Amino acid sequence: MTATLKDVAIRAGVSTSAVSRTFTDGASVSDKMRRKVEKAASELGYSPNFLARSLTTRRTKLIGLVSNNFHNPIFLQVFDLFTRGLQDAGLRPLLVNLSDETDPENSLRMLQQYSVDGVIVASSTLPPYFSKAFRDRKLPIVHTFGRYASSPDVHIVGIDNVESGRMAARELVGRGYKKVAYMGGPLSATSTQDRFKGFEDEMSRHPEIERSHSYADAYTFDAGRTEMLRLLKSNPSEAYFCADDVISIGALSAAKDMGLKVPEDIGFIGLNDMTMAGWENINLTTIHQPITQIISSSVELMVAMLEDPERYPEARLFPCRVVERGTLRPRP
Amino acid sequence: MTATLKDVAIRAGVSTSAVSRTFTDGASVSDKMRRKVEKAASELGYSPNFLARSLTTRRTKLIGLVSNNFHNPIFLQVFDLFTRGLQDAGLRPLLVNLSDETDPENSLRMLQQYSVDGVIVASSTLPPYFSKAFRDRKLPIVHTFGRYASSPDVHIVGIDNVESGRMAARELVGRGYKKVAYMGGPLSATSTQDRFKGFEDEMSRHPEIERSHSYADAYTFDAGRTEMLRLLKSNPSEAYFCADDVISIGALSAAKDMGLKVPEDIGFIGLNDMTMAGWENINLTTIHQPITQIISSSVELMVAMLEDPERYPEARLFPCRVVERGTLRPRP
DNA sequence: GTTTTTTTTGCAACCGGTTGCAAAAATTAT
DNA sequence: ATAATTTTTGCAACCGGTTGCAAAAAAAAC
Repeated sequence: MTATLKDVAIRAGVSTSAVSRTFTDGASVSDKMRRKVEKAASELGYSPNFLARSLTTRRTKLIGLVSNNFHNPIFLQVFDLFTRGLQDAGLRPLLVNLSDETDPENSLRMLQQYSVDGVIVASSTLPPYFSKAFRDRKLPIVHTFGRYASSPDVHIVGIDNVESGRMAARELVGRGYKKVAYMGGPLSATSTQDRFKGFEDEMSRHPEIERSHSYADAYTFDAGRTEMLRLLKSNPSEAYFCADDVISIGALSAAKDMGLKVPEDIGFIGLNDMTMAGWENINLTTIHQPITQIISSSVELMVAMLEDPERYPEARLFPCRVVERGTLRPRP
Repeated sequence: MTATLKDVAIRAGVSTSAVSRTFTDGASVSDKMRRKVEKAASELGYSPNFLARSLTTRRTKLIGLVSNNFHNPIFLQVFDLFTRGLQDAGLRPLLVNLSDETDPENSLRMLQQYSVDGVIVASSTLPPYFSKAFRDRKLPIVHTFGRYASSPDVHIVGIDNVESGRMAARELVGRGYKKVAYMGGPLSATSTQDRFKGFEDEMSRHPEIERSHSYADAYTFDAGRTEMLRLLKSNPSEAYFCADDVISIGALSAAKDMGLKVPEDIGFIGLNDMTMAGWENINLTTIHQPITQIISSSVELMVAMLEDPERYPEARLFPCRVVERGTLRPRP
């Protein structure tokens, strides 16, 4: 079907090694030989088979890109940035959609069967043991949006979720709210846990402010909306820190539907600063997560890991900042 | 490092063929042999290397998933459905982000180097020659969201874009608008061209209705918003058919910002029915594209192509329907 | 023009599997 | 028990490449 190394060798009247060498950089080939081979190769439309090559080189340039956040719009940006970043580094993303799976075994086996050079886990919900399973099998791994630990098992790139919770709390305090709440995503998500921790931590320094918390079922619009509708029936707070923009937007829509004015009657602050948060008909005040930097840093780290698989695990945390839009009342 | 076929063979005290056969279904192995091999394999944690296998079987189960729509939120659903659908069929998506590239050569070469079994092009903007290039190289191909042609070169799965344009036109006519317009995406996008064609076609039957058209730079919120702001400066129409929801939402936000009431002062109908169109704070009337069916049908078709690569190209078009929300005034 | 050194080339083994073919073993028929 | 048939197994070649090593060729030194 497609031309092989041998075909080219025969056509050029040289050995297969010679052909192989002209397509391997850093190999010793004379100019004359190179020209001869390249001529034959282009006549036959030959290009080397990466998979066959990988058998001896033990490098496929395939990177497993594992995620379970296919419902959060922020991940469209994430996939865009990752695919471009990996491509630019000469790597190929093999996409794995975890859906609701939280056991790494299946993905792990599958990715090993495809001999991926490394794995990027892009998820703010999966626990550390998930990515650790990959490291235990000696696969270079980066956990993007992973949970920060002072001595991480694997490379973590993302934000300090606890700190982001504190930041949200400070913001609400600074605006003079007297009754605030945290609305998380699913309780099992590490980001939901950590953001809550920071929020509580900071809030506990202001005992005069009443606080409460609850959780939406998922990081989705509908879950945020449903939870907010529930809360509005009883005794709602003045302002909510929602653990994610998409939840915020759901909550926001619920509040507006119930006839509440934002930010006069009720306030919201989200986290992520996804594209839609800036859409004028949403206009959500939120904490910006620098995902461009997070992802390019993740790719860089992966490239470095491929060079040195023994590289010591590090955590790379990027600072967040509040993006003021229209869902929180002005500072007094 | 990881156990190989040979390791298992030695441990089980049998030939490598025997081991290979126990991991190939349909191969002849006695129960006794199978048990012996499976024991050794599980002790060593062996699982076969797909890439080595592919060298002889000529099947990698890798499918190239090529797209250039990484900015349209609808594609998050598309990726979710595709990755799950392919996984369920035992296939693996190798993601290619085209960015602005419209020449198939690079992707083609790369995908051939990885010996993908087939390619799915998921794009409503790429012209037929793009997917044809793959077919010319004998790669099984499905163009999802591709342009319909009565005798297609490759399998097309999607909607009849021309008809969807007519549908939008009928909807606006039915609501008694007297001055309407089409707002496309980039003029180079086949979907923008076809939807316009249908819109014009239907509208030309109502000469009493004034019509015009223009184009947003891209299928993005900002492009839709910018174009709408421009239109509002001169002499806007009563209602707009926007070629895509994300453009509609941008246009909608521009209209609201300029103090126009929707649907009283100005109407919008989009196309896609992406998740956010249903968000209560957007509430866009739009034409629903049945993407779940489109994608599962695309995957089915790909599976069928892998069985029979000579399969005659067909077009699978799914009907759309109008989803009434709040951006078009009621029928008189 | 020889000898020494450096560069280029081909041979052959290997990467981790699969598979056609024939021999060996197990079944079935006689 | 023997012959005929069917099933199971191993040998060896192959898939499409790479690479260590030694021989051949070219370049440099004498």
